[in-house]
Amino acid sequence: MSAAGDGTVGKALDVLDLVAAQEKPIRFAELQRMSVLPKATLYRLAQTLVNQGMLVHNPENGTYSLGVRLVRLAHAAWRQASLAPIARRHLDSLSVDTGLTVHLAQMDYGHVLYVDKRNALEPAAMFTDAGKVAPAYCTGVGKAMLAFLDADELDQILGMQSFHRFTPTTLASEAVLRQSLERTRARGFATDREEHEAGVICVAMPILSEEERVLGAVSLTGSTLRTDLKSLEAHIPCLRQCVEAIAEEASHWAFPVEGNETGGRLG
Amino acid sequence: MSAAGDGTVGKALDVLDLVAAQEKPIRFAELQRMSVLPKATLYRLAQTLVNQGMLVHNPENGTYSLGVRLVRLAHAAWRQASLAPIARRHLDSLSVDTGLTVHLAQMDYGHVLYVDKRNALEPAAMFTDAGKVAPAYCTGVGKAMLAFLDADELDQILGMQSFHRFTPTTLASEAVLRQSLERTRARGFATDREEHEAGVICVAMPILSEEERVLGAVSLTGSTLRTDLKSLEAHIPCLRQCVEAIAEEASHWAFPVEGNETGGRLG
DNA sequence: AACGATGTTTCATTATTTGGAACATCAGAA
DNA sequence: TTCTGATGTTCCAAATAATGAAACATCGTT
Repeated sequence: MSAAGDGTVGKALDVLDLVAAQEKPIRFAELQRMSVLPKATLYRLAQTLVNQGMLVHNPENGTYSLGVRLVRLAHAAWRQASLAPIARRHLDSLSVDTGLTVHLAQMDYGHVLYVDKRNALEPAAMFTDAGKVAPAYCTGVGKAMLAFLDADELDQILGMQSFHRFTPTTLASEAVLRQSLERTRARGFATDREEHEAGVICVAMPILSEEERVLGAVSLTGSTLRTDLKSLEAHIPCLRQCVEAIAEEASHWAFPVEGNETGGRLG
Repeated sequence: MSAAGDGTVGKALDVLDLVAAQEKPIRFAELQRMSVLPKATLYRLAQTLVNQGMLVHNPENGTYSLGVRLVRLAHAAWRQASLAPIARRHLDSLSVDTGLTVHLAQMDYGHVLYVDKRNALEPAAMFTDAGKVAPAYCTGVGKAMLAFLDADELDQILGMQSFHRFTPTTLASEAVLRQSLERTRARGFATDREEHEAGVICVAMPILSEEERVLGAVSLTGSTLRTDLKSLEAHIPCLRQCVEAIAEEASHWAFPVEGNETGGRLG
């Protein structure tokens, strides 16, 4: 996943990723099987990470899991490195006005990273979706962002896509996707016709800075059981208002110090 | 905060913490002023962290902020290292039944770490509270957990407390706090009488494993404008039911592999 | 043009990381 | 019990990677 490891720090973070990829706490022996690092090295790295609170070691059964220090760091990351704090109130009203589920996403090295969510029906838990990643090529928010990237940025990111066919309607090749992106750019919004998950459809619009840089995207999601694309598209004006409001606020936001104009910083 | 840095990795994570502590993206020069590391070392570490996606560098104004990779990692941490996924549905119903704001917290090196929340009134955003830390000695969840720790664990954690007086009712000394903890243990629940924030009161109960180990705590919070402690205490039976349900599920949870009995792993 | 402040690179020195291998610990089988 | 295989922990000389003072570059200001 991450590029060739720079030095010790890179290796340590690779170990962290390995543990993170696991469903359950993991034994040292298992870790060793998955890692290319020699036993002693891996052992010392894990020890260091435990010392630092990034990993937790359960002595009773000798397993490693991610440490709570990460949750703390992530809170800070979410606060200062995502659009979520800015978008907060706008997502609230969009969710209330439409009665639909709302997602806020940003681009993260070729993948879609969900940074916030409003669930109109059930009371929403907190981390359940923020932090999740999804492919860019088959999600509404992903396609909304792709459609408005520079040509070279797009090329780079398309090269990273797997084009796995999740459902019969998945756009499973670069050519087909590029066609779809053109339509998306022309219309100003993207759709997801059960392309990632059967029964789930959505419409999505990008959040664009004043200089037309892609900052993120917002989507309205529905189930095919309760709604259809036509009905979702009826909410496009609401959605447009929302993304424009976020963009506006993001432009004013950009750090007052030094009087610069930069809006979003994302991968 | 974190102990004497082990090696390069420790230093790198210290840099990460420095950036995380900042309200806004930070310049290199500022970073250097706050760090004891020599310029070149600090520079290279920051570079490495950027390479690794842990930091983001905005070239337009030369600022560093936390990277989105952290949000991804935190999602995994939340999933596998916190009680939140287990407690999810129980917090939902507690919130619905009582109509109150619900917090789920765990202990994190002497501090209270909030890992989930239900806000009965407004639609709840996601990271806004999960990941936040608060002192243990003046919060409901903190006192609920402290009251049920082993003597030596308690001693260790009390040594870390600042006993800063946030409000007139803050228990601002170890002696007074210890008295309060005894009452808490006797009653089985803790209260917060505006001890951390004026106008905010709560009742809280610990989540205890079968072996009586403290796994976390759940609280019901209210405003003095709308309610009082007596009314909150009326919900104690609901709260008790909730923490017992979580404890029960946590005990069944503990990793099926290897047939061990361990429940919670926390700092 | 000269200045001060911030950001970036260099390179010989030094300290840290490295990893093969020995050692330790434990559970189950004979 | 003793043996055996698997897992976890420690050692230490060799190799590598981190170090940091200082030089250099870049920019905005006077």
